[in-house]
Amino acid sequence: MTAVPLVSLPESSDPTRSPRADKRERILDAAIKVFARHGYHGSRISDIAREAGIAYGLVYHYFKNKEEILASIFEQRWGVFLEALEGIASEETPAEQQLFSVAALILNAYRLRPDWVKVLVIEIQRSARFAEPGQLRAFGQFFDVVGRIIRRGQERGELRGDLDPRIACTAFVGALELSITSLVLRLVEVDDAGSGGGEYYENLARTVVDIFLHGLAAEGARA
Amino acid sequence: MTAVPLVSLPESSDPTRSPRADKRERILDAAIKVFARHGYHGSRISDIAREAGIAYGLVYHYFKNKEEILASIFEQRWGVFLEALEGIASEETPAEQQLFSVAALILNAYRLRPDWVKVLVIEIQRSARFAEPGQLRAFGQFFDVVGRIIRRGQERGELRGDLDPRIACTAFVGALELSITSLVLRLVEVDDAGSGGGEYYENLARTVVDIFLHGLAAEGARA
Amino acid sequence: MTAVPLVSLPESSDPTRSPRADKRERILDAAIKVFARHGYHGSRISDIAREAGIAYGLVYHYFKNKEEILASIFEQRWGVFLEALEGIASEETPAEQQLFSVAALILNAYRLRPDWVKVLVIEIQRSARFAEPGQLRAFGQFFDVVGRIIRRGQERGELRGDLDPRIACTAFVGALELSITSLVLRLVEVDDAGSGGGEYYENLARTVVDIFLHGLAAEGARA
Amino acid sequence: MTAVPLVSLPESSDPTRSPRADKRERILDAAIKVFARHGYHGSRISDIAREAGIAYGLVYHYFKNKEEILASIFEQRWGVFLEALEGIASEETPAEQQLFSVAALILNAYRLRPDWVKVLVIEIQRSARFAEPGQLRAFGQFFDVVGRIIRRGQERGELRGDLDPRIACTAFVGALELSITSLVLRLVEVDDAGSGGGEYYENLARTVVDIFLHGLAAEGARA
DNA sequence: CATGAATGAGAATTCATTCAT
DNA sequence: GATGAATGAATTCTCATTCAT
Repeated sequence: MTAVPLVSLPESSDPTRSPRADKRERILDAAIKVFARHGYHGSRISDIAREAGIAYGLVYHYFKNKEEILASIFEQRWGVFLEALEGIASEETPAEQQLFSVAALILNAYRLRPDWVKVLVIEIQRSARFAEPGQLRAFGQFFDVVGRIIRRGQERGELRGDLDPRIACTAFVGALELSITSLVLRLVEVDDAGSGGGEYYENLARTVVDIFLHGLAAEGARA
Repeated sequence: MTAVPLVSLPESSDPTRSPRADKRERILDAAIKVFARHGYHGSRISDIAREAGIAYGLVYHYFKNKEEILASIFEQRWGVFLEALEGIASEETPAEQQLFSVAALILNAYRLRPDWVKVLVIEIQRSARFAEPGQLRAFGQFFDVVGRIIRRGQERGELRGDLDPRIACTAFVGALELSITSLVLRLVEVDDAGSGGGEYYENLARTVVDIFLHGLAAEGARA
Repeated sequence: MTAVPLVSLPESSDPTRSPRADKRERILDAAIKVFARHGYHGSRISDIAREAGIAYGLVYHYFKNKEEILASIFEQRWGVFLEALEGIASEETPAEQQLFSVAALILNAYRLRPDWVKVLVIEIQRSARFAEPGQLRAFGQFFDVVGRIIRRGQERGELRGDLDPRIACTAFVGALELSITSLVLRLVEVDDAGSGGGEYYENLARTVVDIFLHGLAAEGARA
Repeated sequence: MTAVPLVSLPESSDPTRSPRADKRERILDAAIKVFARHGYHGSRISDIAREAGIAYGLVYHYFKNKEEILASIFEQRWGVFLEALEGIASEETPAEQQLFSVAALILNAYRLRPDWVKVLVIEIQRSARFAEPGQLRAFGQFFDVVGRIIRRGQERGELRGDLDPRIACTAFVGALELSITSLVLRLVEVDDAGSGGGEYYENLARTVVDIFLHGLAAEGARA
């Protein structure tokens, strides 16, 4: 199996950026951490500032208010993620390979930046701004891309054509999503913590894709 | 296929209960609605009271404080759900049938009481009390039960034995979960809105179980 | 000269009012005092609350925010004042008598409730709401009424017809206004403080009306 | 009638001044504008800086703090005004002529620099420093000078001696003051806006002095 | 001189919780 | 029980002032 395409997920500031953009970024990084821990409403600006190592008043030099911080997180992080996803979808590889890449992308994003994913998934959908069409459409794009992969696989005869691709899409993403959530929430024990979780995630991606493609039923059980 | 075991999900108050228990229940119902909409931290006691149609001071006759409301929600609603789940697991039916029952249980719970599920899944894990072992164990119980169904299926040779049952379990539940979330968030268009969504949910459950058991890959594609 | 019509200027709460209205009134009374002393922007909600003898949080039970307090002051106090003014204008007495009544009304209002006048005149015109047509119109009404008195006097031949009634109106009111301001600011010494200032104000009203009607020029000096 | 002595009211910087004094002046000009619009407390240093077209940090090179800006405004602007007033009072012309000159001075000051007058009259009296004897005395000087003109006119027999000169003084100034305020607030319609308001102000000064000296009462109406 | 990032005291506002009625 | 007035701690947000560049 080919190398898994990884998203580049910069956290520390890029030295080529302007100092202003850099500080903005530091605040966003801090905000993501704090929001992931306590939720948007449960987080105080002062928590974010402390996490970023700055005075809280400074936050207001860079962001109009708390809500704008959340919106900025969404715009920046989601874009990074969606771009990587589009890259996978545009490859000319079999559906199975593409789905594995998507799984790896999602799992790696969650493994490397669990806070990003938590905030993107949980907080944003509850914010007032999320009601705006722009944001919802952004989420929809995600399903569009995965749905496109599945539909193309159906057209090529690689995937069963008798199943609704939209359901297949959400089932696939949901399987990945909860797999990682349960890891994050420690509902499942991971043994190889020493390896940074990498092996477990590798196995997880393979297993989920395997189940998703070939089913959990024993050989010859297909109805 | 046998009848789907449904959880009884009472919302309006049971007339056999004491007036006190009745009022308590009304507050919990209201709190679930409000928490689901704005999150725990984003909800005010006065919002809950207004939703329940009572004065906000009265809330404190029935609950010590805001946090206790959340804890009560968890205890009551989760218990109802887990009990139904145990019922399914203890049946002596094939794994496929059991998994379909679980899917129907979860989907129906989400369909009929989406607020319950949102609060149980999103809010509780973030509350302070959730850190307490009791609550975490409760969530774990859920995975335990589904895991047990899968393991038993593997032992009986109905399900593939080469896959980690814990991963299979979370993948299965996650597939169901996001399928409904995307419905709730309107990320997916449902055509038969006229039927109250019942048909779509029926099909959804069947499709998810189908994919989960037999895979999305086209016939003969199993590696 | 007939008795001077006085405005009834209740400050202490009317016992026939509801307790709620009563408390609201107490807050408005306190706010007027504080605004008059430090200006709207220079006043803190906590100052108002302390002056009213309540916790500052309670202010927000009765008013949405600070600005609404100012608006309420305007609506209530200005109405009281304008009503008294209309009463004078509708009398069938000579212009001289009416103008004296107006002078007495304004001076008494200022003498008895200097804070009302300061806030109505100085703060309101600077508030954002004042830009709204409604408020400006309210101020305009005041000039309308006094202007009407003067015009009627001109028509009856009691007052000179060769002078712009609008200018006469503002000159008259301005004369009264600064007379009292200088008192309030202690730019002028008042001797009979013992009498509560009543005599001085009586003389002031008479003198201003005298100058305004008959001029300061010595006998026979009219050009 | 002789020429009206006008105050020279420089706004743009005097090129003979040092660059430092020039920048200081620009800040003061900006501050006056902003204070007149929103009041001292309602104005931010950054508003002043933006109005002056400089960085807000620079304000602190020229002024110790916000309050010193207000004090500087008072010292400079008030001195200019008082000097012109003294010039009028020291002339050996009839009281009527002097009063007309004073009216013209005040009206022109208001017409040309309404912001100056607003700030001098409204803000300064409320500032902490105003409580200091120096500032209060400064205001008193104004009344002293006008009072001196009136008293001299009384002594010469040009003005009635039976009226309190202090009251006459404040009434006169107040008449002028409100006449212009009502213009500024657009409470009165001015027709000749095309002429820059000059004609209206000319007429206004004449009318106010006329009323003030000869009264509004119709011929022969003096009691 | 000039700039604007950085700081943090201070004020407005919110809302959980208490309590008199 | 029921109500909503009252309290004040906690939080968001503002802005005067300082200071590194």
